[in-house]
Amino acid sequence: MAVTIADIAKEAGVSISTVSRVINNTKPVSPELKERVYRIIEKNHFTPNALAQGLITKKTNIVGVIVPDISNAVFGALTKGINSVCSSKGYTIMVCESGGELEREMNLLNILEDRQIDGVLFAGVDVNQELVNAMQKKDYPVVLVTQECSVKENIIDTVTHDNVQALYDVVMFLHENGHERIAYLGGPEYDFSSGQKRLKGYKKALSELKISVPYSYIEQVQFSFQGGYEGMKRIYEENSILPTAVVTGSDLIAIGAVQFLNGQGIGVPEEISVIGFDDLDFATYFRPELSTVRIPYFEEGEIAAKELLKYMTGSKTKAATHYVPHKIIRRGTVKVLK
Amino acid sequence: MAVTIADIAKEAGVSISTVSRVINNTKPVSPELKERVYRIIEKNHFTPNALAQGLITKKTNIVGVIVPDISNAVFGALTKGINSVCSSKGYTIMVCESGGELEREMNLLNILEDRQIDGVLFAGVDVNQELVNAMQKKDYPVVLVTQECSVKENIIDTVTHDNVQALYDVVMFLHENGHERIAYLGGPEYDFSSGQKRLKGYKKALSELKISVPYSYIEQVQFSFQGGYEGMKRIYEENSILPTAVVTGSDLIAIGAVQFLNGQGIGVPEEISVIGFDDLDFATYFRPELSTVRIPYFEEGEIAAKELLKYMTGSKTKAATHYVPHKIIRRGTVKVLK
DNA sequence: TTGTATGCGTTATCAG
DNA sequence: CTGATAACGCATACAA
Repeated sequence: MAVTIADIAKEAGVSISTVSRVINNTKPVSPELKERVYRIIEKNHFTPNALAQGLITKKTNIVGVIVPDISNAVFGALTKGINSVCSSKGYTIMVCESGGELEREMNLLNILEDRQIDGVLFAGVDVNQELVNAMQKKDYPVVLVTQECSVKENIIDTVTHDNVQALYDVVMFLHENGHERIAYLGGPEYDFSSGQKRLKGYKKALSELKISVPYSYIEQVQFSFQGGYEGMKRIYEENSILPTAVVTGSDLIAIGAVQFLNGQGIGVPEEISVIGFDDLDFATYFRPELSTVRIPYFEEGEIAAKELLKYMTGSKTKAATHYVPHKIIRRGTVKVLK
Repeated sequence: MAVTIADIAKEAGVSISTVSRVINNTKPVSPELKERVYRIIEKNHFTPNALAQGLITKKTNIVGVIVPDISNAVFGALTKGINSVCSSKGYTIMVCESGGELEREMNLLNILEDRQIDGVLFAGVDVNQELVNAMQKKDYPVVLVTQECSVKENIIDTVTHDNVQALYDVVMFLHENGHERIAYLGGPEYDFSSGQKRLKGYKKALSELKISVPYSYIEQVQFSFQGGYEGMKRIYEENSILPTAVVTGSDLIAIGAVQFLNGQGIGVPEEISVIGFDDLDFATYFRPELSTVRIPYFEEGEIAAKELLKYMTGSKTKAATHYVPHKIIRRGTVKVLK
């Protein structure tokens, strides 16, 4: 029963085209008519039906956002950044949760297509060939956030952080602080960017430093407190010579590890140093405060959204990978050795 | 250039009405035709344009979600719960961030109306008369989550937790544990449910217990670590006789308070007990583990979404306020006195 | 500068 | 059971 453009036209005694023109001021309309139409519009609180507009303009001003977990702090910050730029440009976001499952990701890609959204920001876990194929078939642009494509570079535009370099830097940082026996407690193997790539950075650094560690110094667990706790437990139980430092794949993993160590009466950082990843808020609430590498997720979301907008407006066409800078934050859980 | 229902009809040699019928199986279609149409649909990967469908059916299968802060853990859990039931029922959520500002809330309500969404879940800060009026004018149903209407009860359907009772219970809990000098360090006055109501519960309990406290035992701050830290500082500085326990408006406030106290060399819970609110994940990561009152936000979101769906399907019409149960969780920051 | 007519992709009404 | 055809609410090419 909402008022339509036709109602306005009739009441103002003009044609619907004229009303349409004053709404979008797409073509010149005489001041008097414009004035009259505006008044009627105000009076009736008329606003155009976005569905009808979208049907004809092929533009909905909606961008889809696909994340593995809505309630995860990392994706919360990311989504906030995305929404920040989207809403300021007149776009509304449609947030979807994939659980990190390929099937649901594919399904969401289709649902968003049916809804005629203008573009999607995709935070996946492993952007494989199947996903890439699907994305390329869609008639909306997609930019990957947080996660790179695992099959080929620069096929799909990407905004993320350099996971390899970040872990490389962390290991170097620890080494500069006198650590030699450095263990790795990171995310799962199936997670391409946050699992595999970080591990790669760790290995790369050790190799350059000509440090070799036993297999039992490397644990790949879930990105959770529990994962960190249990992974640290395994490292503890399987090594007679413990590491002096542990690099982790997330702050959650890190505090899980610290908690396990403390439970064994092992002091952090007195006996073992631990360093996180992400720099979530609670990293500073924790005691001792967690040393970590900060990833600016909010900014990453902003940049990715801006990038997507460029594609949507057609001002950009060729894909590239954009890295936002990370930064090592020294706080209380890393000790200077020697 | 997407394939339309007309393309399918032509290729299958039937009318578009028939195609529409097999898609929605709204009317009987002969098995052979149905089969033929299905094949063509599969072959062309046809899926109906949701915009066109919505334009005529007046149903978009989209529900709007308005929250003050997307990256806040409380709203993260809430949104996850909402999405959980929405997505399982074929709805997609459109998440909007209001910053808790009235003007943006009003604006979002309008934007969502233009988009013809089917209903909205609203998490506000103060649902006042202006907001209520606006909501009632909309042609979609809205249910309040997390926050009650501040002007009149049962005007708008609400799913929340009993903030008055929760704080009442917390004070009683502390009293049963021997505490008499109980301070309040809660959220801001302008926040109706989480600020005012919680304070009300605190006062109600003290009054029943016939305990009177100085004004300086009551601090209303932002729902943040910083707010808690500074509020605790004021309580500390303005009282020569310190409280033995502090009830707070959120876990974040609570740990901010603990952090301040620790900085002053005051042990928690040895000298002062502190109890949080919400029960976020990090409450158990913190040391000592934070005692708190658990609010099941995820479930709250689920229930609110289900409630909204009832309205959308017309199976419910009259508003009510639904409370999800809270629960006091004893952990490390509350000491048994006497 | 203004109005008319057509179409966007579906569903729904009404005949057959 | 099937098929024209009229909406849905708006934008736009084409006329005037």
